[in-house]
Amino acid sequence: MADVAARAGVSTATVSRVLSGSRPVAEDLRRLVLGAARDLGYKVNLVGRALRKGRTSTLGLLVPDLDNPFFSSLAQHLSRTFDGSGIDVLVFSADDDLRIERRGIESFLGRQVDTLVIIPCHESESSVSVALAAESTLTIQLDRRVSDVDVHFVGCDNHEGMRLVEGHVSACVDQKRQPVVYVGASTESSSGHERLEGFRSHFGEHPTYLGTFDFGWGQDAAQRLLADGFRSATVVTAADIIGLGLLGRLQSLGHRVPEDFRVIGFDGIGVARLAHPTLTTVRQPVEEIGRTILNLINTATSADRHTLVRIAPELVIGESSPA
Amino acid sequence: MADVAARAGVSTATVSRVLSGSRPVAEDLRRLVLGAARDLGYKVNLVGRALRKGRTSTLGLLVPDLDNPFFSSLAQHLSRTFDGSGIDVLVFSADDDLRIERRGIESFLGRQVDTLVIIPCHESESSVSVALAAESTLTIQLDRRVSDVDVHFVGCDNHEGMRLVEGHVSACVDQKRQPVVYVGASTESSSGHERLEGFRSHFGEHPTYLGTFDFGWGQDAAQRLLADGFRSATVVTAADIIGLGLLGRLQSLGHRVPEDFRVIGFDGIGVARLAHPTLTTVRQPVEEIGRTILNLINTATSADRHTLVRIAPELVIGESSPA
DNA sequence: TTGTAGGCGTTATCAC
DNA sequence: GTGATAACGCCTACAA
Repeated sequence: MADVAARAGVSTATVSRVLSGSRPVAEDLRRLVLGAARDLGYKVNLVGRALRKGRTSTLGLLVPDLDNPFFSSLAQHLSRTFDGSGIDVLVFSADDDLRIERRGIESFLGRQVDTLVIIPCHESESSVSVALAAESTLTIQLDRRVSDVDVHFVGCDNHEGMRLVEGHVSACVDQKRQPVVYVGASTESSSGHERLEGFRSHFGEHPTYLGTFDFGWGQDAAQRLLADGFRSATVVTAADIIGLGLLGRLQSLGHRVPEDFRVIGFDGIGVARLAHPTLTTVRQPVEEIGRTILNLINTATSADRHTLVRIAPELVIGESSPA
Repeated sequence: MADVAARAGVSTATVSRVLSGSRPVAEDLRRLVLGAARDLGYKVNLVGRALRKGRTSTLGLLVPDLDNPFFSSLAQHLSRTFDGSGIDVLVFSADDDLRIERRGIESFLGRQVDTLVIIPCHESESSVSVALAAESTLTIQLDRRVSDVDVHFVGCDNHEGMRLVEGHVSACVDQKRQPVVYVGASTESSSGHERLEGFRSHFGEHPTYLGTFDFGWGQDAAQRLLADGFRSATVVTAADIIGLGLLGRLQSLGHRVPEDFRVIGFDGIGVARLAHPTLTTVRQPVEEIGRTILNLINTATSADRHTLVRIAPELVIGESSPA
């Protein structure tokens, strides 16, 4: 900066004012500074700025796994939402590992991000890390909530999602012929938890299979259903990725979807439209989630950390469980 | 840091040495410092450290689009590779927009990342930005190369990939009954470019359809093929995501895969195994790509920026074009 | 082994 | 409107 100032024949203060636009500068000096900066290939050092200002205009997004299409699409939409806001979105993947999740949080905090958005790996084990983050910066939980900690949360109304599924099923399915079964994920994350409870509260008692949030579990679950004697059913799943695994395995084994088995997903990831047949699913409104977070940042104070926003999902009818 | 020093009754220099491990400190003082830091909830400020050291122990990864499963899996694998290396991987999405790509580069440079890994949006238009980056920090192009700029590159050997496809086709396909057709992407990116050339050099003259690297283009291409009178073919595509769109549309319209149409993809994304039938594809070895970049960082000097690493892909046989 | 002190690049405050 | 200067938090000569 000193070089630019020297070349333009002004003080570093003026250079700073021109480049950061913090105060008005006479037009002729402005041009001089800009010219000198260009000639010297000068680029502002954001580290110096951050140290001085104590802020970084950065949002850190910590996701459990970028290979999970729902999380990566959330990351993509959040980035898009913040484009033009003057805030950069930086993404860090925890690789589904509590240790790395912790490291990611410390890294973001150390870098002085203004906002930390976390999709926690684990409903209870991530609590300490989330609480730690909330102590030093504006922290928002996304999609999943840890238990026993009072930190902002933005996510889908899973209970409502299951109500939509129930409405669809009771309107379109002959439950005598295709009885309802739930294939979910164990309750390590709040979304797994809440979707199971939502299912139970709307559907009552039905067979329930619990595994993990991934494709392989969907495949396994298909085998379990068949082993348990099912030759037709309406399978409500806790996530598209599970539903897709299930769908593929059922078809490989010669069963027809939706004629024999209906499959219903949750999340509305892009690949749900990509399956054959396309997946009927409960779509989370990722755009609105992004907007809500942007809003929260502009209004939230560190005093109130208990904002809890539930966004209503919508049912998307596909071929795997038609109307 | 001064507070910690005061509480431990030592100088800030000692605190620094303990917390950064840069120099040995007597065990008793060490404990004292650590205790004081814990009591005060002190966390090292990485911004201050970065300003002083001029390095940040950070790798910035700039991807065109996190919604593209190949890019997000690359991001995931790179993160995993760097776990334990002492380097944090931070991801920024350019949303397929040259303007945002440029902003991402300036942001990473301003933050003084030690390494910048870029998957450029565009083969020619991204050149200026990539060159800019390479001027101020170690820059590595990933998967796609811009033209006319001499910057490190790590990516797949697309020519070899097409050779593998040709080997499979000539061994397993009756080309009289299922003639070869290419469905690719226009040459805005080097991978689109190179795969098309690879196809031509191994297969010779065949009908060629060019669009974009997405699912929708695959669907459109299916319609084009049918409109052009094809009722059976071996469709070689430039990317899994195109192949999957094509596969789905063909099936929706009542055509059988692989009996009528064979479909072959490229990339080896996770969802290729998720399709029904599963996709035969050329898998890029993402783990090895990650390791290569880690290696490059440890060996490369800013003097030689022309390293060019091509990693051999492997053919994965799926049901869409069986052996 | 430990302490002192200067400076990394920037901006805000205070004078002019 | 502009210039001089202190301070943000840290690390590392250098001195002890």
